[in-house]
Amino acid sequence: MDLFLSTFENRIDKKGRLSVPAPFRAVLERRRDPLYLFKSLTEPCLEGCGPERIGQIVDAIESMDSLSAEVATLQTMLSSAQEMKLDGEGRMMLSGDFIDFAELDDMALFAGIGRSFQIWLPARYRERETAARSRAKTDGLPSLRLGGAYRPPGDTDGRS
Amino acid sequence: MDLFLSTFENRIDKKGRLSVPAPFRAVLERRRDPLYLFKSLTEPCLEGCGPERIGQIVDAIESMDSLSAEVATLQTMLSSAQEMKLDGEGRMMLSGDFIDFAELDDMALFAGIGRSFQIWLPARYRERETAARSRAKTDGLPSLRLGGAYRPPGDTDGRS
DNA sequence: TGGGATTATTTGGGATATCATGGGAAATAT
DNA sequence: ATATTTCCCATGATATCCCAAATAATCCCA
Repeated sequence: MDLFLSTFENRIDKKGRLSVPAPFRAVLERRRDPLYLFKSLTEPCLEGCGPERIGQIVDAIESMDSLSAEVATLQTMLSSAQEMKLDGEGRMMLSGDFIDFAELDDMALFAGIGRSFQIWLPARYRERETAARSRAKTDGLPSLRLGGAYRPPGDTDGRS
Repeated sequence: MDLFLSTFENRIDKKGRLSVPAPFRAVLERRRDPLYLFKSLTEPCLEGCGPERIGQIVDAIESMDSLSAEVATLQTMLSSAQEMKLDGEGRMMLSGDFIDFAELDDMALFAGIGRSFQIWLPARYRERETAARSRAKTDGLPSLRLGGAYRPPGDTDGRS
């Protein structure tokens, strides 16, 4: 299973082009997947993923009550989604809408988070990162308490 | 899996013509499908789709009790539907009925939602989008547990 | 282990193609 | 005959393609 990991910072040139980091392109190319970007529902950043995630949203909408608020939310995700075509050098063109939404100027930070990645204004991402780290120090590590995470048998990690 | 995604804002010229966004035309042309428009049952917008969706509605009606209220509702959709012919440049002419229904004036916003798209008065669409985004922030994202493991991008759940 | 050489990747810019839009003229309908 | 629709071509804006330069990462041998 190959994942989007690590962070990369690339320049947005004056034509609005932005290189997708080569390791991220490699993940997509291995699967022959096109890249989709959409506006995050909860944060001022863009989300990148492959088609399977888009397909899940489409399927979910069709199985839900079309009058529900949840469907409207999912439709908002799809309506902001674009299939990004990359040029020969692996760059995509960011629409003005995307740039405005994430408040990007001349640099973009890619943050790999597993099955998807995010694109942030670098300064904003770092703010968020330090905030998350200090929260972790004072509040502990909430993520490790969530269910489903694999731990080797017998690894109680000091917690009950 | 080609889908209607993203949003486009096009002008309705003084002859009443409106360009269908090239990516949407491409989806239909790949399938050699004509375009159908009909009035939304639930919102002040127009719905656009290919013939298979119209066929689904017809099939649904035939499988239901022909005296039920639902059937009457679905028949309303069909009776408002028009097959749109496009000119050489990919434009369609909206009937006065359609323009009145969606309260359009000189701009139309196309919002792709997967297997269909909608046409809105831009200002009205944005209101609705804003509402959906603030709902997502307060209420959280819809939890899609369809076919298992979907998690919204960004929700790493503490796992990498 | 160091450092120059080689390759991969990102960035830049000019040429070309695509697309939305506008308007005139021909065709069709009322 | 008059209004409306359809067809055709023009234009400007913008995206795409293609090639080249600059930067960064990797390799290889001393």
